[in-house]
Amino acid sequence: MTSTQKGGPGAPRSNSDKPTLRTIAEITGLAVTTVSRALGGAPQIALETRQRVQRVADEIGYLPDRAAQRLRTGRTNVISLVLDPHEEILNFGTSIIKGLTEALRGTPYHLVITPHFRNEPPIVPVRYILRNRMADGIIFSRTEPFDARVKLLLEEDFPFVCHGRTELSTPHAYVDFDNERFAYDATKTLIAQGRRKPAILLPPPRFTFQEHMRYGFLKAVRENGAGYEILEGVTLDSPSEAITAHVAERLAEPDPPDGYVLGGEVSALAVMAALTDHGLVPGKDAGIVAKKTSNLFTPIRPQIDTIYEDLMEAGAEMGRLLLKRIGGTAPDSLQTLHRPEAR
Amino acid sequence: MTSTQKGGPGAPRSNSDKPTLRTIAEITGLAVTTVSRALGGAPQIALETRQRVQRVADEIGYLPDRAAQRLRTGRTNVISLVLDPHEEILNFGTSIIKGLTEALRGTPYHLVITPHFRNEPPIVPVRYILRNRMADGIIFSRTEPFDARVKLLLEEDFPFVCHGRTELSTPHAYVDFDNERFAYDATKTLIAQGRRKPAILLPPPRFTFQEHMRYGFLKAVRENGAGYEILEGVTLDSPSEAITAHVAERLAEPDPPDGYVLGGEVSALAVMAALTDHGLVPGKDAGIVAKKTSNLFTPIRPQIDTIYEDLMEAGAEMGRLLLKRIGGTAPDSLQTLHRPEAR
DNA sequence: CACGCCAATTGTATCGTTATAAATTTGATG
DNA sequence: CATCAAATTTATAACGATACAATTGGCGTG
Repeated sequence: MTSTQKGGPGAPRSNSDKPTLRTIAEITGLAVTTVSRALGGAPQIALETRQRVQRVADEIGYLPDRAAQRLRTGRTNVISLVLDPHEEILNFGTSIIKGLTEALRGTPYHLVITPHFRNEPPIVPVRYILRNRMADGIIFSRTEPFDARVKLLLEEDFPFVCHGRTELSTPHAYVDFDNERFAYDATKTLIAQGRRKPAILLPPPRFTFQEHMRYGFLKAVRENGAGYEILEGVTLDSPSEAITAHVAERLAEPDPPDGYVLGGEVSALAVMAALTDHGLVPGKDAGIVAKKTSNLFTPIRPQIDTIYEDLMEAGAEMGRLLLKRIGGTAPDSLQTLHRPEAR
Repeated sequence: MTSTQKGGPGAPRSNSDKPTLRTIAEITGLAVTTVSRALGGAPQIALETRQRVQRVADEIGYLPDRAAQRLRTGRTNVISLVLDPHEEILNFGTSIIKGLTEALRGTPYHLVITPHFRNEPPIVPVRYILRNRMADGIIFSRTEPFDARVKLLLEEDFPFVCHGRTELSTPHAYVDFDNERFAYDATKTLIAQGRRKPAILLPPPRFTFQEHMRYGFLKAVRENGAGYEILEGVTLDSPSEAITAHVAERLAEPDPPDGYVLGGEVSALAVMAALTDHGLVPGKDAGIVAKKTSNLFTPIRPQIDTIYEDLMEAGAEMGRLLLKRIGGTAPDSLQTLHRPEAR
């Protein structure tokens, strides 16, 4: 047998006593239209009526049917977070989701996770959302300098906020972390510790912030006439085994770096593992300054220098900006750049 | 000015050329009803008609309007994952989401994240979903022996799958990890290493798996006549600082444990930090067997013994079971217990 | 007191889909 | 060729909300 269902065969849904505008209309003796407008706060409805309707609505626990609203108005009351489930960024998704749900709290917006899969380009889920108006706004990350998603969304004039900037001339909403400053500060810290040859592990070159990181790093080493090295063959996206192996190899060669600027927790642990395996003590025999995006490092020994990026706040800010964008605010006033703070 | 909008003032949505059943009906010369039923694969529609309609639908890229379907049928095509955004479980959410999106891939179901907030009981979002039929099925975790959410959902005969079991007599769908076996195996491993006094850090007592863990642990120590200790005052949910501090305190007292069974990555790191700070080498001076739910441990030094719980697979399985449950399969055949595997 | 005007409320149609019942066509049979 | 059943298609109504046009009632003014 199938599971038991309530309601007769003719009833499309089991919850037959769910209050609707009609319910309120019958109770108050008003027309459905009036009730709708009263709840919408239309000024043409008498104040007293508005209050009475609102009171009844609260009493019977009325909540508008989202499907009906969406069908009629075309607004979905949905924010879509396009997330790569294969993304190895450890807690990026979790933090962003935390922040987003906080920003969406108290609004009618729901958060829908739209995945994109490894073998398809990141524009695919965006196209899907646009074509079928699955959301009122989109949030995504891993932005590229000439990001195809940004171009498409700008063309369609569809609200979105991305994590990271582009090099496109049309302004758009974004929330970004000042990775140039991060890399600069981190490198400076290493140099101040007396490190003579800092190295940096960069993100994959297709991302905008790769150039930011590189620039900040190079600026710092040049200002101080220090030696430097950019780790090649691996990126921040590489699995930690690959990073560990690569650094281990490098340590066996002559003149290895004595400091590392690392843009993520996993990569920092991976480099620390290589150092440890080679008999070196991180923070002593080689300096490490890592970007910290969670409390993961707290119990890590030896403790290392970190610079904090608040991803939860980034998610919350993206949510707030997106709501404003949906409300019609111009994109060029919806751009946030978070400064790194030492921790 | 507000953002530019396409479509005339009377058009409720900007995308005026979006294909609907009506579009297909006009192209094929059939009635809207016929098109609907043809696409639904109704056997009363001639096979040739069905194929022709399907072909046209594919050509013009028709996709049904979810809002309209939902309004008419009462089915939302939404699966709701109730997630505590304040949960300190590091990558629990991410892994479950990964698995869920994989299971939902190719189905009409979307994944909606419904948060619950720190100051409200976990049943609140479930009530909200039920009352407004916001989803066709619910997934949640952190199950308790007499879980109020489970009771409510069973009463309402609403499809759900939870992560963890209950002690309720009515059968319900669940996916769980055999934590008793985990604790037993982990403790056995410690004893086999020659540890004489294993300790365990348990989850908060309100969760079902606390008892499972305790039981497995006690069974192993009793079978071997070993000493034991259950860490008190902290739980797996405690912040890592608290765990580190607590273990550090204990290490300063006489006769501390020489082995630890730890149900999560963060707690394992926290204990390792306390050992390190006390001049002990984890894995040498004190044994550690931890539950591994990510690749986070790979670069951790010294390497420690782990037992793997595949949370992504758990998420995928929950997705599959929930789809079956929605399809009408009886709950008692939708129960999965994952065995730990050594890694 | 007829008129117009404003405020407040109401009726009607519609969004896109589907369940139900009704209508049409087709084919077989006496 | 009339008749009936089966196969196939169609018309209608509804899900719940809202935009728009239309209506009602009250009241001041000439």
